[in-house]
Amino acid sequence: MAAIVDVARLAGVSKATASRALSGGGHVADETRRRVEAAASAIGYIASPAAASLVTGRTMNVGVVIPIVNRWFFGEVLEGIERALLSAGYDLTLYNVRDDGPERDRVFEFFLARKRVDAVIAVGVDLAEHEATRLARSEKPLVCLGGRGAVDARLAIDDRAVGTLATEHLLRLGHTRIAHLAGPGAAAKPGSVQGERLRGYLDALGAAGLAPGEGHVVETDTTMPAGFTGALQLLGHPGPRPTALFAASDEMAFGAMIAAERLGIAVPGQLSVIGVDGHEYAEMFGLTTIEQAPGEQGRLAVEAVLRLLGDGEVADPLPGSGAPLPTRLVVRSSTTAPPRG
Amino acid sequence: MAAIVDVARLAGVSKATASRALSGGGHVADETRRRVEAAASAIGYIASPAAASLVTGRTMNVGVVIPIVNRWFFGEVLEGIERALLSAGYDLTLYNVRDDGPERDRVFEFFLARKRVDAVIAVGVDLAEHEATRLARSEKPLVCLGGRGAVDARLAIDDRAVGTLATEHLLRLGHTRIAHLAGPGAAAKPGSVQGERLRGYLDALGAAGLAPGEGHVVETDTTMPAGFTGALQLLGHPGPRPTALFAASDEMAFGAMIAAERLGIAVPGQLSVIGVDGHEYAEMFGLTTIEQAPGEQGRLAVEAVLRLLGDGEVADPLPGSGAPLPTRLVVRSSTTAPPRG
DNA sequence: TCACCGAGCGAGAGCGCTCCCACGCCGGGC
DNA sequence: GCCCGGCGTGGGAGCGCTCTCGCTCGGTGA
Repeated sequence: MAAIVDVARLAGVSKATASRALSGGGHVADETRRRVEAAASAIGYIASPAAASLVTGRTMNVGVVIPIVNRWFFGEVLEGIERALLSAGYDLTLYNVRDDGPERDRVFEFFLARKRVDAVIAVGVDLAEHEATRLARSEKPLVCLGGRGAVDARLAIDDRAVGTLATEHLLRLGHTRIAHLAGPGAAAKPGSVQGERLRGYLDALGAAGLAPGEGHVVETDTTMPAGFTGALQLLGHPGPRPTALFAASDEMAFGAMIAAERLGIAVPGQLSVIGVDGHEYAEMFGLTTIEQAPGEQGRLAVEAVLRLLGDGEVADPLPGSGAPLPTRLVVRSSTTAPPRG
Repeated sequence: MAAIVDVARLAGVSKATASRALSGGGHVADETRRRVEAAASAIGYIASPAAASLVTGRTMNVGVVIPIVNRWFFGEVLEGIERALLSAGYDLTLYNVRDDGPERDRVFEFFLARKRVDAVIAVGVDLAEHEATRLARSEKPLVCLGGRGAVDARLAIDDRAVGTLATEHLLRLGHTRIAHLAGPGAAAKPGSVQGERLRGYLDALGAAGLAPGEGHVVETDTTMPAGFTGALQLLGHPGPRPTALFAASDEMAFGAMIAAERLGIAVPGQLSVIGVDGHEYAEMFGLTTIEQAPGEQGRLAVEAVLRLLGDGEVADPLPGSGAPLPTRLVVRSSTTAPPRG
């Protein structure tokens, strides 16, 4: 295996100069640089990142902790992060941390604590006290996208505002019987993403002098089948049927639309449906939704990390102190005024 | 930062013994090992993987090249790989390689060539000649899951058999007008996944003395919206309408089922639909499908990699030489006999 | 004319670890 | 009683790189 000393010898310079020429730092004459580069490619020289990071203390590697890959939102975030890291010359090490358990502890205790990554991006993870502490002790920048727990920088949309915005859209159309397909933990975890969306929904209803009808708030997973089942339950509930439905995710909304179709309830004629996410399939379903841009969010998280690592050119105000991430209402054909009578 | 020499000093042993005690190799007295471990945790010692890999030459890191994360099949494979690698003590470095372009070259030339990973798993990637060469030259084990290009080990289902199996299921039910929603490149790339599925479909039809009707093979993306649009086109085609549809992926099949419902074509009454994948939403849709197990496939890929790295306990016959990965027909409510007349 | 500066380069230390080798010690076989 | 082997341990080399320090040398301002 060719080492940098071989390159140096071939180019007729010292190790130090070869290193400077190849890694770009320091003052090297153009002609020398060219000679070194030629020598390197001639003998197929490949730098050893291990040796470099041993001395620099930087791994050029960012760890990404994510609870699940296979959900549209998370996949999109992950792709956004990957793209941004790659173009900054960083590698992405993936830690797919599921629910609590020994495996989760293992990631935090063993993998992340090791000096394998320069920084950590946690996506939609509710960090436990000891997990945050553990990460803080390693003195690595930690950027969170959603989720909870005290950290250096947190990027998040305003989930309560999302709930309010969605509900207000339905109220403005004239609906008064508005149901909510809530995400998991909405009732139990008040500060969480799902809790805030529920809260925003209740706020908006309250401000209009309304309250959810009986059985009109159903809590379930944010998946399509869960939305399907949840909607069947919700729409099949005895008593006055809701004329509008706010689903906590687009996938749930898709499931609900299919459930409505199965029950012979026309969307939007008899039931308006609104979701959250801006899923790539929303257009096909004609779904009105509160759009967020997960890929872009991933990119912003990387930007924040790079800034904390001192890689950024500009020294902007610290991220996380800024405004919540943008969302916007996209109206399609799944929402309209309630049926008369 | 505490180094191993500090641990050694505190435990009253040499660096060498401390290293042996902590990394498990060699002969260390139980009592000594305990003392070293106690010392390590007392001063919060964290090993430096960079230093270790500098001397061992192993990074305990596997690169995963994947064209897209946000498609159910790929996400599932990725999660399977991650789980298996994690439990073997390996890290996963993600390279989300999209279509050709400078970025793709960059991954192969710059990232994968560097000595950052011990092995590479390529998922659903058609490796170009020079890419395969480049990887081979680095002398790292390379395991492919699907895709094309010459490599050490390839794991794949038999896609032609999948096409045949699906089509035969429909033939057995009595269908004769069977359409196919093919994946991208099915016609243009004969050896590819989509090409083989198309081929299997044509084989089965041919064996039954049939041929696809005009406009009954539509090629499009493997997504739900693409399946939706493709099915609208297919079912709206003038001339005799197909009574059955073989979609190259479950997501396409979902889109097709929704399209059929929109057109007022009953599934399975007037149109039987079969997909491929065993998508987690298939049950909700009642979709008959050729199931494969992407998560399990990911695990198998990791197993193959570990074997090639010499980590495996058993020296089984080389992977890739074995049979194709298993698939099985799961019949649900989306397929039935064709309507009479 | 001379001090000074900075660009260009070389020598060499040292990052933190593993592993090879050597050494002492103890138990068992001859 | 002696040798031998293997266990437990220590010493120290060296993995491949970057970075600091110091040198030289040409240009520049006083």
